[in-house]
Amino acid sequence: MMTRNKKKALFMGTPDFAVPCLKKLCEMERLDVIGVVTQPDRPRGRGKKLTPSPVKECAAEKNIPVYQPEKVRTESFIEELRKISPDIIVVVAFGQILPKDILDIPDFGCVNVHASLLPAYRGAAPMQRCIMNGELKTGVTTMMMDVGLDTGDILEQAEIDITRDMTLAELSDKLSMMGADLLVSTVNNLIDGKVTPKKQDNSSVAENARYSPMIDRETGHIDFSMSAKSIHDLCRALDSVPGAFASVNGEKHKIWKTIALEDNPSCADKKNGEIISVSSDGIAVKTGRGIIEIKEIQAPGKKRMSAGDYLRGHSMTVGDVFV
RNA sequence: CGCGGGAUAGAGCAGUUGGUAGCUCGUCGGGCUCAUAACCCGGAGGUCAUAGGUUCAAGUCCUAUUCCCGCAA
Repeated sequence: MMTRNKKKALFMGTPDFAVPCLKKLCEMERLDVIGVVTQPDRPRGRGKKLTPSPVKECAAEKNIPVYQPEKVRTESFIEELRKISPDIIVVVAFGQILPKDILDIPDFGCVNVHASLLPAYRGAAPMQRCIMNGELKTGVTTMMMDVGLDTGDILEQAEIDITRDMTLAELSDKLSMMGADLLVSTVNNLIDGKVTPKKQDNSSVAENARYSPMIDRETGHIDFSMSAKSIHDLCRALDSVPGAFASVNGEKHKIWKTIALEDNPSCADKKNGEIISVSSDGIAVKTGRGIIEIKEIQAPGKKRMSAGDYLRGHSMTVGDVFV
């Protein structure tokens, strides 16, 4: 039988980022994706409607059984996994830590796709933190999972340049595609015994680049004492969720697209966050170092729009201050 | 039924206690200029989201529906 040679794969993942990986796995002749584990449907969005994860929707289209345990680390769920007895488990942005009891189940182990060049940027928000820190290069890593947080042995990696104006959405799209391709390669090589796991070398990256903590709302609050470059990096790192923001005239505005400009000596007496010029080209704001020109902005309840469009209907004048 | 804002000209907005629908920009035509994204004059462009209702009269008040967005998760 054909199925005799097929390996049973179990996929664990949740957001959009993980979907290309799932799709690619399903296309692999030598694999049989026997199940998908994803986070339970959560009330989300406007109206708090119960919404399935993107991975669940994808699995449903392909008629793959879906498991949605509130916690994977319960005896009953682990027992269920043992019954399924996958040959390999693939984990991509799943959102729950796997205990050793699960890691030990498949013969080929648990493979994880992580959106950074490990050991740099372990943790929850590698892509956002990379952009925020102004990194020029990142990539995806496949690794054998262990009980640590993204500390497992590295299998394969692929690199990508982060261009100066690249946004999170763009980077995420690219990396999720790259990650899917890399995953296919890794799984093939793993089954064929052609890849050797390598220990992570912690000394190869600076200590402050090794961990990428979660992003919360307040992370996006722009501090205008930072440099224009840092603010620019923050804005593109949080595009399109949750967005970088600052308040002006008592209203919280999201700042989407910016350009960092050189310092202008003539505004040395201005405050950080003060608007120093307004034109259809953009809204220029003084920062701790340099000028940040806002090209795209969004008022509460409104859509994001260019500075020119915004100014046609909103008053904003030199001297107003962003906080 | 989580809270809230919104839908008016191509774009962004205003529209007072219901009484002929406005502003800025764009667009088109003309003028000025060495020239212009500048300036001047003129024009076109709206079934005011949809469906009902109240009224002599509804962008405006009432009800329902659709869509967009912010917060919160």
